Amino acid sequence: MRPTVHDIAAEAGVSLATVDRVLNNRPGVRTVTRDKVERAIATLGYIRDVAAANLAKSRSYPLIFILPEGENAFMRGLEAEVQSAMARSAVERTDVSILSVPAFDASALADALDEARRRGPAGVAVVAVEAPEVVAAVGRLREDGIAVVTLVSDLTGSEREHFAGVDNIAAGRTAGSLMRRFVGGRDGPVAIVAGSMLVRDHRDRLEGFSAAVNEGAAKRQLLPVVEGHDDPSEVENLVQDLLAAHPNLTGIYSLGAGNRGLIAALEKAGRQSEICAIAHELTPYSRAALVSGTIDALLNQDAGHEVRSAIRVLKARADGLSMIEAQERIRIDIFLKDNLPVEPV
Amino acid sequence: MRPTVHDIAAEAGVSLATVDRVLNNRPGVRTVTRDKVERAIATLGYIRDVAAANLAKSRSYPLIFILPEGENAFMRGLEAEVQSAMARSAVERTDVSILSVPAFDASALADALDEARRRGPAGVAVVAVEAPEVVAAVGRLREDGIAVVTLVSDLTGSEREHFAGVDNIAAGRTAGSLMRRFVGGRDGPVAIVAGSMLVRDHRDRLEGFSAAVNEGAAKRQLLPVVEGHDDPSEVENLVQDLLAAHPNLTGIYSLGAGNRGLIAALEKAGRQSEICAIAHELTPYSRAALVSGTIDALLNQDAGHEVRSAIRVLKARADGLSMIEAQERIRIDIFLKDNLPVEPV
DNA sequence: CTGTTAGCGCCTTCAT
DNA sequence: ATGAAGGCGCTAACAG
Repeated sequence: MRPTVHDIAAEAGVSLATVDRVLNNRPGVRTVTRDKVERAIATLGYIRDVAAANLAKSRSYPLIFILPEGENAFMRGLEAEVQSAMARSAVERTDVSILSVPAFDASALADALDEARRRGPAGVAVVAVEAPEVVAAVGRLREDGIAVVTLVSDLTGSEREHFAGVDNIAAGRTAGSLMRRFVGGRDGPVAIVAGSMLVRDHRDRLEGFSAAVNEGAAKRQLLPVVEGHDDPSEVENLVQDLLAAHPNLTGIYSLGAGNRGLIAALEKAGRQSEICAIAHELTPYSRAALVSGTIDALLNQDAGHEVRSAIRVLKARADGLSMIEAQERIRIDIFLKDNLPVEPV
Repeated sequence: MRPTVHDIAAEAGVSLATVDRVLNNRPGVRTVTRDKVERAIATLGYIRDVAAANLAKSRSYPLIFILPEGENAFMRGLEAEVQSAMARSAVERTDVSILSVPAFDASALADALDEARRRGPAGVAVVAVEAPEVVAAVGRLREDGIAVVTLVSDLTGSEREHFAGVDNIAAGRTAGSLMRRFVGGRDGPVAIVAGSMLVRDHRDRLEGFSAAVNEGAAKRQLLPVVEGHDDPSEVENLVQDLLAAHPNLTGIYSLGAGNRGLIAALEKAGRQSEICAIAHELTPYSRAALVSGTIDALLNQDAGHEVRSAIRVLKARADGLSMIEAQERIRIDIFLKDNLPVEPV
């Protein structure tokens, strides 16, 4: 039987309440007493039963997730993950709500952050747009002692406690490395389609890709980046133009969303097998395109992991506890059609 | 405040004990009473607090892991994961122990299973070797009501409740697909090094690889499989011979362990950059080789996930509960040097 | 068949 | 500064 608070109390010759005070280092204990208790804890090798502690506390954590609206399939998947976290809220003692904001709109996002602040939650998770007003709004939340984590896209220079997302420079590098090997000896330029250079994750991916795709010998021509604002029809038009302008195009890297447009343009032009397409995020559309061969490789961040990680970190920070950095690191998954996980994703 | 057993008792006009009986569908409740309680549960939208239930039960789960001994780095990593599960045993109410057996030795494994049975645990996780005596020993465990899951390598025809490992046919296919694209237009055969055809996972990987590497047009020559028994020096000798015999070798697929030998042979021959090497499992050795470029891609199964999944399933089965199949599916991770997760793995 | 009572390990008033 | 007692939500004897 592992030792309990009773055992420590007995060993140290004090009451349960004192043991509890020491355990949660609350004030009102003389140093000598504290030492006695700590010695007892050490000799008995006590480990606190977190479940029992939570039961006794019956504490709950009001958390707000701020997500971009629109038909971006990845973001909708992310929202679904937040929703299933809401379903678990009973057992996780958390009280999660969602605030939707227009995509790529810094001032709307800043307003939403202020609205979240008004509601006084224990923590806020936000898909950031990089802008000074957003940084400032995050600062106000932190002043009120509200924990903040950025989700998917980070916010440079802000006071956020943690970033729950992937290393996007590495993700871009991975895409570049795959592109280089997949196109092999074939000639012709490679195109890059981004969402917006306003968000950190897209800028980082571009940087990584550009560096890795031309590592080693061959210098392949990279076409100037075009921005499709994660909108399928805008992306479709852009890709259509690219295809028309470059009959010898060998590859397309789509580093943002709106992949439905990419897929449609490639298939309408009938050039899906000659062009190596690499994109991000596993959605029903991109999955189908990977299976059919229109897309050759997909990089993914596990939205479920990101949401769960954000919640863990937010809860820990709300309690003033620290987190295990390495454990919360989100992986960059590579999917080919052969190692596609089972549906639904 | 979410409803508790007290609320149900009040709503249904019965005592706590009766509510508990219904909740855990224990016998000794009239159908009418049971109905009343179930109606109350439904109308109040009751969700049981598992943590509190576990606390009250103060149940613990004795679990035995049977692992192959030897210097196979992946298996040692797996053992380390089991050990860190032992460290968590306090909080998870589990009591994990390890039984070591010689690798690829069916009769030793059968003996170990019988030994495990003698100890009467709630469940057993085993890295299987496929042989009738092993199947029989698993059958005996199941007869005693002991839950069994296979780990990493499955056991066809056995009564195991679950396989905690990857789809190895898909893993082989993934390797084949990468090999095909990475070697591109270059000529020359591809070699395959296995551990042993006695274990299911190696046979499955071979099957998947053979099918995928020659999908589409080009028919690349596959050399006959050689078996290195997951032993670094044996593997090194085999690869050395392969390199000598085939000056135009373009690729090597190592589908088992002993990759230290593969790496040494390639580097001693100075042919690491001209030959595309794809291997399995991220270990300190294979990681270094991926970074240096000797290995081009690594497929991995997350040993930590496998161990945690095995424990979850074993606990659930010991309680006669079901598991969510999809949730326990282990992914096939692809690592290039660009998306390598942070150390230590 | 059903109810009463006493915990599980911890935290939290309220006294002292 | 310390202790006693009650309760978190659930389960498990033991009585009726």
